Amino acid sequence: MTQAPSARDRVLDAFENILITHGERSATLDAVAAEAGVSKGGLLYHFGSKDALVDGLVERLGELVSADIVNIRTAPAGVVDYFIRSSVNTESPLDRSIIAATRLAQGSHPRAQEALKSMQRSWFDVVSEAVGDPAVARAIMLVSDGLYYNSALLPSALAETSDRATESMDDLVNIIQSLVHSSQPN
Amino acid sequence: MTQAPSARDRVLDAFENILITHGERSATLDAVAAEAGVSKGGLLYHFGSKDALVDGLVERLGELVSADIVNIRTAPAGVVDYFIRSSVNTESPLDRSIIAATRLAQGSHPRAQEALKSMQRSWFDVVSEAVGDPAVARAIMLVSDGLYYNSALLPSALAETSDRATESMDDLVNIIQSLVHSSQPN
DNA sequence: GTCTATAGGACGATAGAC
DNA sequence: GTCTATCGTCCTATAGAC
Repeated sequence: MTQAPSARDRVLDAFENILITHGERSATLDAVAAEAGVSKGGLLYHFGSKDALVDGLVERLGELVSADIVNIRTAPAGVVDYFIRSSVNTESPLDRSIIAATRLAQGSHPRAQEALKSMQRSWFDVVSEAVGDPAVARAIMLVSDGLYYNSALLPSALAETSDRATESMDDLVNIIQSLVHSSQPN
Repeated sequence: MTQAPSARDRVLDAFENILITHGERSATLDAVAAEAGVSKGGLLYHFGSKDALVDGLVERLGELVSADIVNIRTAPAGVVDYFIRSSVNTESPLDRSIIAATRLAQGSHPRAQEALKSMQRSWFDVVSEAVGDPAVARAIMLVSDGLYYNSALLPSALAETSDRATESMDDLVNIIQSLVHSSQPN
């Protein structure tokens, strides 16, 4: 299952890597090819243009999101708990795809923007169904977006030691659970 | 007071404009000069390099944030109400500066990243003092970041008609106020 | 399937006229 | 204080060898 990745996958990984660590401006074909360990010509055999490279990344994001939706629905600790805790960047393949897509969405890449919006819609539907109240679901979505913004887009914005981080994550989940329970007093 | 803006200011406005609407990649010296209505040479008289242009934008952001902190502290409706409601992009000069700086922070512009972090710290201090509980203050910060993320970085992510928007903003403020009050039962 | 070489344009920055 | 002209570099993409 976990084979040595194909050249195509290595190129996509390299593209994500550079987008995440150095931003869209640095993600040139030269830089991606070098990071993937192929020549520029080799890269362009797999992805015929830079646009095709963006499409490849967006497509991969879609697949990872579909799998994630299943994980959220079936999480033992419950939808809200899992969803909030998974909203910080853990360098998982999904996190990496999301952050890379966000970098592209900051430029004018409509496909990346739409993929992220569609991801948000999927998440909102699951959370909304789980908590009942759409307004509370929206507040939860915003906290999740805030967590992503801080851990992924503004690295080390609210940096904490790792035990402080789990502690404050527990606090946050408790605060949100109190919100959910007060909105469904039955 | 509101004079015709100097060429320097027009260049900075143009730089912000392009960053916001088309992203970092499109914000070239040529494009900024054209948008500001000057030649590239004229632009480079005011800002000797592209780095100096970034510095100019970061500096302007700092000034606008300082003024905003005063507004938050003295808001008649209270710190939390004002802070949350001002977390959506209204195209104000401050909003525009923040969004432009965020675009730059996605690349590797340490100065833009630091300016945004320092802005967050200032906000957190004010909110934390107002609500008493740091954990609740953090949750409020995250909602605010989420609102910015949606209205500024993923335009029209949760698009709504304008009366639906004020209505759901009222809902959101109520939800957050209930959080604040349940944490200070005195 | 991957390489080298190169075309053709865009980029940041400098020089010098006005 | 603002312009035009230009240099050297970097970028995307193509052509053709292996």
